[in-house]
Amino acid sequence: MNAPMTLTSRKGMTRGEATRDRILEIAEASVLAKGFSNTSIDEIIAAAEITKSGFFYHFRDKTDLAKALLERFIHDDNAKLDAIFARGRDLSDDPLHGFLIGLKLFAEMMAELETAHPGCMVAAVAYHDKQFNTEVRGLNATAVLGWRSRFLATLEEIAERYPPRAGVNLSHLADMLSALADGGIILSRVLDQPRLLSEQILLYRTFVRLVFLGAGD
Amino acid sequence: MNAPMTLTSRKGMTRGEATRDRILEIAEASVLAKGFSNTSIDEIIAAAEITKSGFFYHFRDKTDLAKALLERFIHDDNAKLDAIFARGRDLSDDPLHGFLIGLKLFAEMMAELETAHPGCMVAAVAYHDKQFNTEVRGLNATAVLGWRSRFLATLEEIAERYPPRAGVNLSHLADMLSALADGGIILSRVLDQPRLLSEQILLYRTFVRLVFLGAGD
DNA sequence: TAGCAAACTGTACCATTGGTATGGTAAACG
DNA sequence: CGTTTACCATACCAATGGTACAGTTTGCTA
Repeated sequence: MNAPMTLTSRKGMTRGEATRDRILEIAEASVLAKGFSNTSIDEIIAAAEITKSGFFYHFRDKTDLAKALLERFIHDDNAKLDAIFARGRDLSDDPLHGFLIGLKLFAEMMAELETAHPGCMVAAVAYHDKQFNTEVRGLNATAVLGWRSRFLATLEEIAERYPPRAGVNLSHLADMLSALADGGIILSRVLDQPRLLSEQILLYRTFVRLVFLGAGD
Repeated sequence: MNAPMTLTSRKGMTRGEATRDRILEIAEASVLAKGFSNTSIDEIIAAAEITKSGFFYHFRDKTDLAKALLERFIHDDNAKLDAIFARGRDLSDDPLHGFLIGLKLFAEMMAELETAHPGCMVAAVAYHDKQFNTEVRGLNATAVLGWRSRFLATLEEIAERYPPRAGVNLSHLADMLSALADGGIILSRVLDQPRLLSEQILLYRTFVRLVFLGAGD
């Protein structure tokens, strides 16, 4: 028999960290499914089996929760993108083809999350805006700028070997993937067509090929 | 002296229509600035100088207001797009070049709306979702499908004259403009970079050129 | 093992917000 | 002139975000 194992999840989480994590887990699912303002604190604490006081012990207010959700999402998102595009690079010595492979993996990942893919926290929060303090807006901007610099670095590396078509601004091309992902998620949701997002990623991939190789599919 | 002119706006609007219109005008501005759930009915009726009873005379509930806002937005949006792409067609006999001109006009229009462009009602509503009844979701979908069919028709006409690169699905290419517009608006807002949206439209334009002409800018 | 901080519970309370009910009234219109 | 339209006034209700504060349990540490 082990020493009394409390409900703290594995890996040296304190009780407090475990509870906080549970709250975030529950909140994230609800926010992505129903939107932030449509997710009530009462609902969260019921699911987490804690009291209101317990909730406000961990988060100053609902905005503080939003901030934590964003931080969490951005972290996970970056980890996923790192993994996907690192794998792409592993599979080819060439930066362009590595990127193209990464895009394909990305599209496949999006396609697999058939029903109600996790959506995008940033998009869920962007139209909430004025209600959030500058801190949260800053976080939001940081995430997007992270995507931009990530993809821009890759594109610049590619451009060294494959001169891009004149008139194509690499920074804009980097932003395009972010814009397409966010926009694609919205269209997917509104039309209830889960595949739409990955189709758009693949179309972006075609564009990248045309820009650097001058060849389509 | 005219006969006693009430506050009904010009053009044969009845008193009721004028009030309803005033409510929608005020609500739209607030929703686009602060989000839907962050716009309170109390706030609207204060600005419109009516009572709560007056508001609920015109709208069953807040969802009914959302529906009216969407209908209004979709109508105006379609009118704008009609005007822009019709003008593009006027300026060239060729469908491709007409479309390219239209895209440039579109980008210019987006760039002119410097600070806080009107955003996109559809995006503002998409993450609210579950709270809205099927009617509103249907409207939302109708709007997006409207864009798709609009652009798809144009692209198909172009494809008759200019065979597109293999592997480029025209329906997806049509959706791409919608996705880029919605996603571009989000990025614009989050980064506070109003020009980002029009840059993305122009990049889409470059893509279209590459697909049908095989030539960049 | 005592003690102290962290992590809560329990209870009570408050303001805002969306919404309902109900009765009355001024204006437009046929 | 009476009916319909377009409201106003008042009162009330439930859900929700949030505050206040006192008490209790848990777990580490000296």
